[in-house]
Amino acid sequence: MATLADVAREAGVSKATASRALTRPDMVAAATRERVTAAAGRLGFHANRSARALTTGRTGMVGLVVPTLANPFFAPLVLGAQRAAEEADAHVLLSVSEYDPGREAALTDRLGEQADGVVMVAPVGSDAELRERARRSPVVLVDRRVGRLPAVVLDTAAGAAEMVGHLLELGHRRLAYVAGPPGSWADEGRRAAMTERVAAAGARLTVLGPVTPTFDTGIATAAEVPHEVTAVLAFNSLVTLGLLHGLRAAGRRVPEDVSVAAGDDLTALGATDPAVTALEVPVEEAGAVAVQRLLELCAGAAGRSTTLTTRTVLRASTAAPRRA
Amino acid sequence: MATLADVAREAGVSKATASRALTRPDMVAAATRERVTAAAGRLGFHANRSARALTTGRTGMVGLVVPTLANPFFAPLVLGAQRAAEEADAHVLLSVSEYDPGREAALTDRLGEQADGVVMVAPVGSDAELRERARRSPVVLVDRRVGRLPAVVLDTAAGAAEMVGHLLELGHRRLAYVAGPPGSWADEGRRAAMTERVAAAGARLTVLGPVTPTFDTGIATAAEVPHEVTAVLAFNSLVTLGLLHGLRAAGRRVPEDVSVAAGDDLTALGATDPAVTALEVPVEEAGAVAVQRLLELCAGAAGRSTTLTTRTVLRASTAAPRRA
DNA sequence: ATGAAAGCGCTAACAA
DNA sequence: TTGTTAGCGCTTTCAT
Repeated sequence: MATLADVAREAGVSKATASRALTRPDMVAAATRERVTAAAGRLGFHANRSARALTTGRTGMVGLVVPTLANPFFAPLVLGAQRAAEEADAHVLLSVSEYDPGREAALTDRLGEQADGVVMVAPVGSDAELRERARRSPVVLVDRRVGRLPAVVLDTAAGAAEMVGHLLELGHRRLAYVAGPPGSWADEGRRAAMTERVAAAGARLTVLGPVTPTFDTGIATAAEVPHEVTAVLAFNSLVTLGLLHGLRAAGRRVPEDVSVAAGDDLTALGATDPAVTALEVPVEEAGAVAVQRLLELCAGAAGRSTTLTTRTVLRASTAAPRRA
Repeated sequence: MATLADVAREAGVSKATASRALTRPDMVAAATRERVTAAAGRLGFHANRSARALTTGRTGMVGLVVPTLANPFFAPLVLGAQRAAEEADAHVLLSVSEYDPGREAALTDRLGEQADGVVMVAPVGSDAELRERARRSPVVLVDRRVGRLPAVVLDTAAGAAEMVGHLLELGHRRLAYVAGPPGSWADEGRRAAMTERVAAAGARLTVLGPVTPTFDTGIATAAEVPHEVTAVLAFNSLVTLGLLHGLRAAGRRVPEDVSVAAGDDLTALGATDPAVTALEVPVEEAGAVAVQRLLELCAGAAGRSTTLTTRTVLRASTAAPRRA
């Protein structure tokens, strides 16, 4: 491994100059810069991250704590985070908390030691816990808001309300919502927004669940959809898929007997039969933005939050209810 | 942040002794060790990883390159890797290559610089590429074998053959296999093993695909299952789910008209209706073992490979064919 | 069994 | 603009 000293020698300058030429090009004469860059190239030089970290106090690594990877929400999230990190020449340190607040705390601390900061997707831990973490190292929350901590939020509450609006416009009066994970911050927001919207329209919303949003709970929940309900919105695409399966098994046609819509678009919902109306949620962007915010935060910027909006994608699974 | 010097002072010993007490307890008198440990505890001391890495040349980080996270195979894989790393007080640096050999190469190099070694799940890159990577830094391959490079392999070929054996015993003579990702090493192995087994029994195997194994391609492929076929095995649980959906939509009952089995058990297949017979694949273990092997490799051990076996789980989706 | 001292590769004052 | 020098926090000879 070539070291900075090698590069400096090869270029006929001091280590300091070589360092500057490589990390702060504008502090060095153009000619020198060129000689150094050339030398570095020739030697295949890559600065030793550990050494740099030791002097600067910055590791160039961002921690990412997610509750699970078994939920399709996290694939694009992690991808976005990694891309943003790559862009900034940083690396992603991943930990899976398995929805265990204790593990989450421990892992975050472990990561915090090693990373410049951590992006947390913490749907279950307590506010106090999160505040405490944020005091120890820079933290950016995803899909959750805790006081004034910097967060990247997917406004699925507004999206869900918009979706409900669409269903109401179609003429539905009896709606159902298959609620998401018990205790989920995102779920509560959606529920509140939908309830309000439905009430304002003088219609009725039945809340089913909450259930852990998986394919099988979707199937199971299908049996609980009241017969007078003509439109169902489900927490995410997984439950929705199950719901579709279950509804059909019970002999209820979609959308003739009941309209179905999904709270996210994470499992190709455009290819099912019928194609499912869904909320398009910019999850990859959320991951990317979270990392960018975190990096800004580490660079001394003030923490700021971002709200990302969703888009309603209408497909064949929603239609006007049959006249009673 | 408390430093080693602080601990040493607090314990009334030299930095060297403090270091030894913490990292090589047996090189130090029991009493001293205790005083140091106590002092470290009191001060909440955690060795600075960068400093340690600088002196030892080991970062305590393992790279993990996966092609995607959108496939349920990778959730347990990553989880296992992370757990094993945690166990060894190491961290996981994750990169997603998106099935792009170029990106895979670039990311691996980037990781290799920073990590002590990398675990690669590289279903698509060329053998030569992988050999080249392995020369630059310790590498452990997952679910792929390249020459004598250390690898952790899931023996799904044997598993698939066993599954076929089960179907043959039930009396099926016309089988179909929905093949996995084009160019997949694992898929080719399974195909060969199954073909051999079927031929030996004098039965026939139709290969459908290969297709990218998703829910929708499963649905689409259902239409291509020949009518005389009485048993279908699909590459993974995702396609299988789609297949089930598609078969039913086409009016073919499972298992009465056609038996269905899955090449893995990564999406709760026990809760569908009917519950699906599947190969149980120890993916989490594969991730864990890969990291352990890598760490051993970094510690100077010889590279060795491991084969993990699968288990056939019989459920309601497979039955004897109806008499023609 | 312990301590003193050197040094890993880099950056950052401070001088020139 | 460039060079000199002094560490960052740790491990590790080499003495003792």
